Amino acid sequence: MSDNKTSTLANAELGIMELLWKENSLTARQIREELYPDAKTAQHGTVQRLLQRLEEKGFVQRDTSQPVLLFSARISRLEYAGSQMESLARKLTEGSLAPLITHFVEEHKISKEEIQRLRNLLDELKDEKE
Amino acid sequence: MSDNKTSTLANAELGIMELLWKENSLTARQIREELYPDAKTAQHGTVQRLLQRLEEKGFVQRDTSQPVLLFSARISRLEYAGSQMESLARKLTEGSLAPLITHFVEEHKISKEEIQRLRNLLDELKDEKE
DNA sequence: TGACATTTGCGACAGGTTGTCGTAAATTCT
DNA sequence: AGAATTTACGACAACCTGTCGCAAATGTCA
Repeated sequence: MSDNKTSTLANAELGIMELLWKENSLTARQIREELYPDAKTAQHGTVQRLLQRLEEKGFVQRDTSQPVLLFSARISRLEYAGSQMESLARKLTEGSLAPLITHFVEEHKISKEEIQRLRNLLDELKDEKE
Repeated sequence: MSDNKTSTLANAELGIMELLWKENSLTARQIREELYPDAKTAQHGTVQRLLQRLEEKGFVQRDTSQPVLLFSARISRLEYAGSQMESLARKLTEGSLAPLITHFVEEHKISKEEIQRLRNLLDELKDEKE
């Protein structure tokens, strides 16, 4: 049983993860400057707290080898997106994605281009698995 | 601008929606008996409250033409699943589904059968749109 | 080395949501 | 009418989130 418990990221948390996904690794200060440019006073603590909780939840890890801690994402954006989608599918469509995609297509939420992209992708996979 | 605000269903709420999705329409009592078979005492209020909030959020509607209110889902399971997935895609992959699906496939979370199903689906759509 | 600055860790809180009850008022049934 | 059922809703406890503030640890440098 692996750590199946990928919980959900709240807004501020996601904001931090977005940065981490973009920059690979950052110090708390860099994150603060990015997220709260109008650098009032506090906010340092806010970021610190957020980072701490993110670490507890397993989304972030710290590199203590540097004088100042370096934070980085422990799970990629896609892994996260995938896990969220998986839990969605499991909860609502018995784990199958097809119904979801069908619905999307029927609602014209997927463009022609995207459909083409998906077909190509699926074609590749078919070959690959044979 | 339609009512784009499909929020998220919490556990107990989802439980009720599941019933409504299955049974089409139910009275509060039927729901209570289904959800809390060990019919202690209260719980009536619980279901009532849940139903009320579900209605406020637009997930449920009531038919007042009967002596006892009949509740039914206002949004289908697929519509809900779709809207959740859409918000997920919008938030994490700039609205595109392909990355999500790619990831799933690469992680072998999608079976051969499912891939075949998706390909068929996409093939149909391609023709349809031409 | 001693003083100052930065960084870290964490307790506390306000605001929001969720599931639960209880109860009063309305309605229905007999 | 009287009893039972149903509806509406206030109140709570538990939990999550984002925010501060502050004390302790650590780093910097004159």
